[in-house]
Amino acid sequence: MQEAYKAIADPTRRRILKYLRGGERTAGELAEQAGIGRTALSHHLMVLKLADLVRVERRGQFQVYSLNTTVFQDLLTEIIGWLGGMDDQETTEELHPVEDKVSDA
Amino acid sequence: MQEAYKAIADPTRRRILKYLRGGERTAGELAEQAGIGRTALSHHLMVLKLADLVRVERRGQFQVYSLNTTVFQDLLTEIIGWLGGMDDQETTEELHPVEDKVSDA
DNA sequence: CTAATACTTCAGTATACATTGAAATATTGG
DNA sequence: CCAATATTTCAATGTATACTGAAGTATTAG
Repeated sequence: MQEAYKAIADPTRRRILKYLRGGERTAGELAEQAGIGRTALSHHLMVLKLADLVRVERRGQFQVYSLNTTVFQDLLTEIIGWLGGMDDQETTEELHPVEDKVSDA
Repeated sequence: MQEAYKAIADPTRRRILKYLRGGERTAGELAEQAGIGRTALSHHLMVLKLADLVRVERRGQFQVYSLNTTVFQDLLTEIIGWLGGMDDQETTEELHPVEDKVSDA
């Protein structure tokens, strides 16, 4: 998961993911749409690939990229956990170091 | 949102968020639980605060941190968009640059 | 005011990341 | 094999990030 969190932290990579929502894209198309050089794009695609957020398949002389939605679902599950899972935890009522008053000056 | 994405990209900060699920915590408690120095912790808390993922309130000589769940909900909405919103987009059937065959060698 | 505690800011360093041009690799077609 | 196209890898650079110790600020108590 760590790779996925890092991957979506970059705005350029989120833009790439957004384009891939529209269907398969070649590396060249993505570079054009994202407005960055081919070298930089290749780097970003590698990061997304390592995070398993995209799939790649060679088709002739093109590399065709597409979304892999399973990891997105894992991300959702984790973030939902931050929101909802608040009752299986310590749920302190009183702060340990706070005596019980705060001064009234 | 960019700040939030960057904020959750760091494993130490996700650990901090997890501890905050259990309720309010002082900076000192968090440093202890996260196993990092106070200076580093202060930096992480600042990042989380700028991302609006945590709230802070002074209570006596302590700074008391707590989760702010609204931004988590925004994150969820965006990630769900990557998964579900695939039909309001171009949804290419055929790749532009691919002629229509792939060679059969 | 002085001392103690809790935390933050400063200054410096080491590491990670994004981007770029040039060279390398892969595929297609003659 | 050679040229053309598509994409990746290499090498270098600038910037961002994470961490640390020392000094600074805020609050409480005498």
